[in-house]
Amino acid sequence: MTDREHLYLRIAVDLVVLTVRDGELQALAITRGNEPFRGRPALPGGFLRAGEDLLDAAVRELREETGVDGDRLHLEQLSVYGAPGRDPRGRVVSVAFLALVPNPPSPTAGSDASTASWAPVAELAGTLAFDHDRILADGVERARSRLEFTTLATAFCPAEFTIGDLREVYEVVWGRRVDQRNFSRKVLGTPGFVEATGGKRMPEVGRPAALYRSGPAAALNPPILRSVEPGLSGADQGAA
Amino acid sequence: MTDREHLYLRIAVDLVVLTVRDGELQALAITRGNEPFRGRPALPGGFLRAGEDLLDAAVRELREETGVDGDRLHLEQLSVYGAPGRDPRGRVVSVAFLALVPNPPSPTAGSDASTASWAPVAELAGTLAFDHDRILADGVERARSRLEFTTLATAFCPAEFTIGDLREVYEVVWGRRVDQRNFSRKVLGTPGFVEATGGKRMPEVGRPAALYRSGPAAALNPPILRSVEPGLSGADQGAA
DNA sequence: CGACTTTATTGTCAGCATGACGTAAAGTGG
DNA sequence: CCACTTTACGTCATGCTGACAATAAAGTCG
Repeated sequence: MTDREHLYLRIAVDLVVLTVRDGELQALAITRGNEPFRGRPALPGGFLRAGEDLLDAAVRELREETGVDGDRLHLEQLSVYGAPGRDPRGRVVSVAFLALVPNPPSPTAGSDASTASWAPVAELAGTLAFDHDRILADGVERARSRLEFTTLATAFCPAEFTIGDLREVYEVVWGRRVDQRNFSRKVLGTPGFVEATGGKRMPEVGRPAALYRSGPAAALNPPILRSVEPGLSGADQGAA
Repeated sequence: MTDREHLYLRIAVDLVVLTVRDGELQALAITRGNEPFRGRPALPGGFLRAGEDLLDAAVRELREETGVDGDRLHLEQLSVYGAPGRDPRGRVVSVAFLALVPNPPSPTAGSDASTASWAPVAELAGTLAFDHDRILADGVERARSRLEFTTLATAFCPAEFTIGDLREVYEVVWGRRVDQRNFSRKVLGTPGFVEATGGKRMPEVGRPAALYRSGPAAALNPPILRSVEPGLSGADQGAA
């Protein structure tokens, strides 16, 4: 166990940034300008710098490469990907983060050329460079799971939203239809999930909806489960 | 964004190895022989090697430093810890793994001197080197959560076990009392959780208990929830 | 103004799962 | 045979869920 065996390598931070746009679940992707995978879409990300914590690096990349800023967003660590051959340029271990951001935080507003743009997850799946397809899939599954057990659906919404907006988030992220009436009962019956602002929002047509803001509760007990398909909850990396 | 900014560093793999022994939740710990933190307990672990995948490194460390071998054990990625000052010797990013192993897989049976030994989690908490207290706490919370939503409690049991054994796992890991009768109903009512072997085990005193082995089911739907205290489920690393 | 459309909100009801608790069965030791 | 211990099975009220009905509050169109 000499020091010679120890491997020095770079740490990448990759981001799965999700939002709900146009009734679809969309993710941020860049188009690669360099080899390898030139011209292919990839997740935004970059390398960890000296003296920088992982979460700080994720926040920095999010701002630099995507223009998304720190307010009203959820950012959590997703998983680590370190298979020896995952980057043709050499050994890189990547720490993936999952970010959930409100509807149009910035249509594509960044600064430099290599700016990320939104694309539906369904279109991106299967096209990404490196092992980013896997990372994206893991991020989406994590987001779906988060909606079951936490109040994080509000992270997809602007500061004020209606129950209908929140329900749309669930429907889009889960890809399942959700009953409005049962959904209202669950959300309003969970203390601290949402708080009424008192305001109303007039839709193009139909009865105005009451406005709410995000409440202090973080966990969702009892949870809101997607009825069918248990789904193994995806997070496993088991070894017999 | 020149290559100069990129940080080259070492990747450590640290292990939270949990088991149920003597009616307590216990974890494997080594005693550090070198500075820093000489003489203090720490989680077993080591550095990633060239050409080695993260999970392989975890399996290797588990075998090398603890004598625990690959069969009948659950191993999953826990989280990554990369704060700049977490290791006084220099920048080290640590990937933590959670291992759940059956009762006495090897009392302390390893090979070399720096062998790990079992200690109750309650005693270890607050005494570990580096940021290993935090890692251990995260691992314990993950294990508690796994018992709610998956069939992984069987990973703590030998090949054949009784419902009472399984219930003890829940009680010890959760630190809560679990009703035997409702627990039996839940376990036996979940298809694929356990399979009857047909055998019975004679206790010192009392009615013999039927023996079961682990079934094919992985997810637990509906889950077995620890009644009180939602508990935020601990996995969050949120940034506002 | 009144019929119609659209969406939001409140309500009903059977079925399932849960938590609390009671009781019988299968052994051992006196 | 009887106390004792532990497993195994049963009962029951309560609460949550999913399916679906009905009402309320707007705007639109004739």
